[in-house]
Amino acid sequence: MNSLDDNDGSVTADDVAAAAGVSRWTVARAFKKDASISRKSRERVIAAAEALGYAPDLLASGLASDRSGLVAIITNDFNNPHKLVLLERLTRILWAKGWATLLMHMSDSDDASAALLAASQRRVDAAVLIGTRFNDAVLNTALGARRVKKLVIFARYSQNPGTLTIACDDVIAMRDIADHLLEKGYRRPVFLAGPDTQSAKLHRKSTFTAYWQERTGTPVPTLHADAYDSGASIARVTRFLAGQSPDRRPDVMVCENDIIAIGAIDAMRCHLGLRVPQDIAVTGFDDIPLAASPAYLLTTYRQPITAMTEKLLEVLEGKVTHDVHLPGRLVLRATT
Amino acid sequence: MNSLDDNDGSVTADDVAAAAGVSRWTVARAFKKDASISRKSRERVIAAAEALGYAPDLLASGLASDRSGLVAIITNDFNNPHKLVLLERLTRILWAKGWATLLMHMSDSDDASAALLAASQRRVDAAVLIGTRFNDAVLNTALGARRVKKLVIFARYSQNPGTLTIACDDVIAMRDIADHLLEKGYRRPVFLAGPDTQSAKLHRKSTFTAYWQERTGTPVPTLHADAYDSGASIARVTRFLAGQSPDRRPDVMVCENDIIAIGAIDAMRCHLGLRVPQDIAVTGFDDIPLAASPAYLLTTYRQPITAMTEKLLEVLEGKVTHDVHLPGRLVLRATT
DNA sequence: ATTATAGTTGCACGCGCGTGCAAGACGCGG
DNA sequence: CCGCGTCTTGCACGCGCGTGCAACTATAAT
Repeated sequence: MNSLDDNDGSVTADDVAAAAGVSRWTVARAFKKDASISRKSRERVIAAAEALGYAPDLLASGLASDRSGLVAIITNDFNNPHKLVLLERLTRILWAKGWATLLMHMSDSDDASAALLAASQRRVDAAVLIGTRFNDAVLNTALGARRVKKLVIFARYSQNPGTLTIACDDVIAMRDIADHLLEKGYRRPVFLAGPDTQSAKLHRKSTFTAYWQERTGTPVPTLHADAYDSGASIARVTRFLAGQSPDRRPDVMVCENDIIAIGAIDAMRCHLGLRVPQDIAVTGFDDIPLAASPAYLLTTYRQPITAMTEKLLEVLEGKVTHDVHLPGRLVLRATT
Repeated sequence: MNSLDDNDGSVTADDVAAAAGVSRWTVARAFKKDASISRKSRERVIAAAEALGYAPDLLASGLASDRSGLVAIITNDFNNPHKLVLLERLTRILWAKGWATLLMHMSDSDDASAALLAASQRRVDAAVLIGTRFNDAVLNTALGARRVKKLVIFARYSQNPGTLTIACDDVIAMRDIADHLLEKGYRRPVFLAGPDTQSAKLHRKSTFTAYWQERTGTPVPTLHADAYDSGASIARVTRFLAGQSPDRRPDVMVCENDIIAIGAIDAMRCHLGLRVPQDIAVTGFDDIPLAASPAYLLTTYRQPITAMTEKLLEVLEGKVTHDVHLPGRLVLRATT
């Protein structure tokens, strides 16, 4: 094995420069999009780089330029399949634009600070929070000591100053759902939400109940599951409906998201012997893959994840510096 | 705001050194576990670091030491909820030991090379492949040009040389499943696997069919879904069972993983009017959360993900350099 | 041919920290 | 008091690349 072959990944710009007969900086320019470099040298550099198998070291590049090209994705909710959809979209679209994603788990017990600190130690250009249960108050203290350049709350509401929100427009969404239910003739909804213990605003709940009251003059009872997973939802719904006489029963259960809606349906069918939608209708939110399965055919609301991710790109590039709320789409299936 | 307050994340070891009245290298030693440093200086440094809000820059550290502390997790399968379980476990356990995880999407069309190249540009210490559908042949060429220090195939079989496999022991697993089915009196199984188009070895399928033939003397018919998702599974199972007379019907469908098993159940119940397990039993693999829901109660096989992840840690630390196969556990529920 | 202009190239310095070595400080027995 | 071993500390150099500026070359206009 001669010395030209054993490029064990340690081919630097200097090597390419030597091979192409130019300086190291010309090599860098050849890889930069609109740098001032002649076509001839660029071609020569590219050819040499290809021959040597050179690829810029993004770690060194990040250190020198103070732009790591890294985005931390922080979540505390791995129970919801919707997170998988978010992760897929985020990593794929960000990667296509040259961003790498650092996936971080933020445990419930300790606050977001630990995750944000770890992210800052990697010099991330931005941190994206896609958890559902982080506490706004705690987040504030984390922000106080923050070193992360940009902090984006993704697919969730937050009025936190110093934070950017990119989310589906819950107001439009919940109105669409309410309008649909009213049109279908439903009159006694119950809203099933996630945990009530955090300071996190339960935006969908308040929006729906306010709008329903505005249109019908009647208030909407609400339930809270202990967690954002189907098990907690099953338990709560079973407890709520068990022994309730059919005439006092709600005619539709509006759920804060799909995984909770799925749990509600499971409770109704498997534990209470109720039919969906004949006995009770159900709506969800997110449009996770399971919602489309023939076993559920859940009427739900699809968030515009791709559009949201593209907005995130603009935030990363500094083109957008304000909150973004995008409309989604009501997906009608068989549970209403 | 005085100059002590505006430490906008740019507190370096030099600042701490000045504040503590020592040299920068003593600061570094204070943060290193068993470095030769006196208790007194360490305490002084730690105090100064805390006061200034100092945290080592892992990017610079990685550049200097050639150990980035980064692990790339590469997958091409975001349709299977099991991936979410894997991601949760991997990120959480690796992070607890100081490793950060880079999540990368490896599209089906282009090979693994692009992802591995991107990973190497970030100087990852290892790349972990948790996809289900990557092509072994293509992987070989990617390995040829590789710069990634370690490549681990996680939760999947691969005989690729130069690669380390950490997986559940499929041989034990499929035998356990077969033994269980035989004991329950099932005699006409069908094996439902994922796509057959790649060169990837369908290890569970061959192991099950071989063992079943060995024990009963009868071969096992096999089916292949077009993809590892429930939609493809539903389509394949519906096509297979439609119009089949009850006496020629298999009495149990053994599935390569849970998401395919769920699809099979959906097809049987929703499209064919069959009952599970009365008309056909079903087994899965992975024990995804959905398998435990009352709507399915799927008998399945749980991979020892935590133990596998801990083995991965040992691989990262260089303690383990050979393939690892760990036994899982059969989880009996209501579909058999 | 001369000068202005744009286009192109090279370079010193720095990003923050690790490594290996050499120098200094300290304690102990002789 | 000296000499020795051990513990502790400081430092030169490098990791690979970006930035801003200065120098240089080619092209066009005078």
